[in-house]
Amino acid sequence: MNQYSILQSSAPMPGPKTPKTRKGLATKAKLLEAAEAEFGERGYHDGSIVEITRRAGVGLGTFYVYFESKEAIFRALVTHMGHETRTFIARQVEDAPDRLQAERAGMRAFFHFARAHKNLYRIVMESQFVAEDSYRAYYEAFAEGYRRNLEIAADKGEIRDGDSGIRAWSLIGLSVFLGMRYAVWDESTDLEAVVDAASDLIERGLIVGR
Amino acid sequence: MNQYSILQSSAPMPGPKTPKTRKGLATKAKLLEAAEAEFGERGYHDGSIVEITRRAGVGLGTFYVYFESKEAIFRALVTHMGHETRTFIARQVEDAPDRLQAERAGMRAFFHFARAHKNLYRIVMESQFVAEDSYRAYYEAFAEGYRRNLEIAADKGEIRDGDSGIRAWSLIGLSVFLGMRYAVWDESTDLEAVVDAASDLIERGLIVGR
DNA sequence: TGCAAAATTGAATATTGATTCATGTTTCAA
DNA sequence: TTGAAACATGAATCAATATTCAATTTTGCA
Repeated sequence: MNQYSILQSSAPMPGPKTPKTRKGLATKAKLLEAAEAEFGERGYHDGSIVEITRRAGVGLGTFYVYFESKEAIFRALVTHMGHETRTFIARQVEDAPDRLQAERAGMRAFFHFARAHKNLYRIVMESQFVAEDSYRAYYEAFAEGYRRNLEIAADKGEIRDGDSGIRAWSLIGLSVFLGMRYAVWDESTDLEAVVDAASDLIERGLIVGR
Repeated sequence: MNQYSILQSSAPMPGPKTPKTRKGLATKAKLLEAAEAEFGERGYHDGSIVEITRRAGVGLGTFYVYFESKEAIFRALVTHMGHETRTFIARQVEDAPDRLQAERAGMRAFFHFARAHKNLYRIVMESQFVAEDSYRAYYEAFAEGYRRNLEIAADKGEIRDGDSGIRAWSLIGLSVFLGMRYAVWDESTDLEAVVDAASDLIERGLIVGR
């Protein structure tokens, strides 16, 4: 029962082969796990199927029992990460008392998730060039949820009015870049300090105001 | 006398061959221009040298007279774009009366540049996976300049105090994502509206304050 | 003008790795 | 227990293309 519960999904996935037996399930999960490591470390183009199967401890041919192609498994990984990330962040945010607290919690969660899952993080980034539609879907799902939350908060009067769509993309970009710079590139940065500084910026802005 | 004046650079570039004649200069420039189109349209891995030379109207072998490898010309493009972008933005920003105006002008300039140079924009993004050091250098140069400007503005009291490094990366990420979403993906968005909404956010923040 | 350096060329080389497939093994519902 | 469906396998195929190189042409200085 590992993280790759995508497998259970009853929807008749486009992928040609959904495992029917216990063993099949296990093998597919091993392949996904191996692919995550391989693509995360070597990137999509340098990553090889043979190496994925070697890591998974199965024969080369087995790969094509579960995935149509190299690109197919890569897409599966991106979709998977989308769910994982959103779920994780939502969980960390759920009992924040208001939107500003939620922003902090969400940003903190994202940074920690990114640092703990550098491979998945890289895979999502790279999907922009391997499977652009997956990439867009990933961020559009993110942005839409974010937008809705901002909208609600504005209605409640917890934050100022403003274009929620643009704000959502702004805040996503901000977190992605801070995550890349301080959570992924720089292993040792104190993430709490980054959260504080960034929160200060998005809460109060640059203006010297009162 | 086109944009590729990198060529003139007197520094004895690592690249093995610096053209010595008028014709050589022209050929190298044609190759860079062709590579920009090819990589921009097909991406690094699907882009091919043969196709670059075809676009440039030269023989295949000619490529290796001017560039060590496929990766070398790609790197040259990234470096080139770094200069172009920073120069362009600096020019648009230079006579802003204060930092907040400069932020607006810089963001506007970036969006328009991105929309007008989608190929270069894509190449920079992709460099993260092809030549990560070029990618980092690109953004670090950006961030450092930005940081310095914020620092100066804070000293002058034009903006509130705060961590300028983190702010710089935040604002870059914000612009990069807005640029991707509204300038590159969506051809028809009114960029001025995006600048206004985003500026409102970074100037005044989310807080309902007075 | 003459010639050494610079530039041009594309066929041949060399490597790499995704995908196929025919055959053998394992699982599990009846 | 059993046999049809699922799984597993890796050698062979097939395609793609980056890079080299030896021969030829052009450029520009003395």
